[in-house]
Amino acid sequence: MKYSSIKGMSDIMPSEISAWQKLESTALEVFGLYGYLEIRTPIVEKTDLFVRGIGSNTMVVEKEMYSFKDISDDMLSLRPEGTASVIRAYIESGAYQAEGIAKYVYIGPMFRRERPQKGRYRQFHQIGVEAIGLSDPLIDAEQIAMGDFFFKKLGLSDFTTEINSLGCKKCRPEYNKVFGEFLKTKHARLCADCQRRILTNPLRAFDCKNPDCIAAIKEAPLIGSHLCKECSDHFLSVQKRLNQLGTKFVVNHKIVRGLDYYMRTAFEYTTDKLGSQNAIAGGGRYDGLVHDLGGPNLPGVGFAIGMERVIMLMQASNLAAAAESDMVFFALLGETAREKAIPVINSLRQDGIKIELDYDGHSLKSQMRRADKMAAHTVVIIGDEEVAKGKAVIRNMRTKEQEEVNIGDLARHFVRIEV
RNA sequence: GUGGGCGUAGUUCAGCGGUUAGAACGCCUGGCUGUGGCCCAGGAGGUCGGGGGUUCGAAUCCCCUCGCCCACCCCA
Repeated sequence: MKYSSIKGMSDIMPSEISAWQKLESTALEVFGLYGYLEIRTPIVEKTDLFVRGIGSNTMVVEKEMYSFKDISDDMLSLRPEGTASVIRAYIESGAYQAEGIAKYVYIGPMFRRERPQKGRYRQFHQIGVEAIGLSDPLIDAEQIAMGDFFFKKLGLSDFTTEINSLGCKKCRPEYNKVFGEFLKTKHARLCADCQRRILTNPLRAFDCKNPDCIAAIKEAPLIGSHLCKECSDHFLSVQKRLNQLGTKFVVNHKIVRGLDYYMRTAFEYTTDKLGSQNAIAGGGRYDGLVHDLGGPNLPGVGFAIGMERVIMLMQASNLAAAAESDMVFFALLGETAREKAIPVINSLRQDGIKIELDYDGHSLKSQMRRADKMAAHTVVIIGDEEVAKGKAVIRNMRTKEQEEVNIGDLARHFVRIEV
């Protein structure tokens, strides 16, 4: 094979496209009910936008971005996530002047140069939402509940909604210090990775699968008991609202975010059905990000859904079935029949009827086989006998009933579908 | 970036030193000269990922290389 797709970037072929379309249309529909409007931003941005937005010492920015120098010497990057672009567009368009509050939903590909594995790809797709301009915990809760509802609306049930508070600029450093001190006392018992994490991202130690580490940090202080008054109140309020909204959730103080802009509320939707990559969506609050990117000091909260992971979960739950075919097949025998049929087919298609036909003069048997394979519900047969009479045979593939009609009357025999 | 597994027909895989490399499914043709699914018969389709080596002989053993997958890391 001379050419193949780039590692970690795969084709989505027609056989699996209906699941994607279902996912996208359900998202736009459900999030639309909550007031989210679709936004489309470029896939490429100035590298600096992501460095500022995501944080210069995050793994994503340090190692995973596809960056290149444009001819004009600008450093550009393929977007590794969607929030920074959306906030940039919000600021650049001046949308905050008109409304202040804005809710956006976006769908599209993201790029991270990681080592691919199940549920993790170099080009992957996210559906994301951002609510900008609201600091009331009600919006956190509403968004978490919306995501939960969205997955249920898709028909999924094998997932858990988990929430946490990461604290703020005031209390998180204090907690990190306490937790860091704790880890140092256990230093000798920790694996090499966790010893490194003490310096880089201590909270990651909670994710470690090493049994010794799990035992060592069993008694570790949790962020929940170290939040400042404001953060604690906010978190409790989020939980109260979630209960009010009837959304089941689990508090998990071990949820960590990989991007620097998150503070206070963090949440994930997780599943145990997808192997190692267990989060199908994740997000949180990012007060301060809009300001950091050059806009007014407005709060925000958002989350992103990993589409490939959701599709896999849909497949595992038998929710990714192909759409029913509403195709009509034209079996044409001989050149005269074809001459006669071409304008008729054209006009029927323009009336909204899906039609496939035989282009290469195969035998009727072979055309019937093809019609069956594409699950045509009706086959229109036009051969020499029919042409001579100006008629066509209409065969119902399910009942096997056939009738003969005038070619000019074909349109009347098909249900009119909206064009 | 680190580790492990695997690359044989369109697909999933068997063969793991010895004649012309197999199966299932899929595809094509015919049985049914103008009627699909089921059945039956036949057919097409493979530089055994690539390169080098060992051997009388390599898909099979060794080395290198490329690719895919899974896990770590990290994350959606």
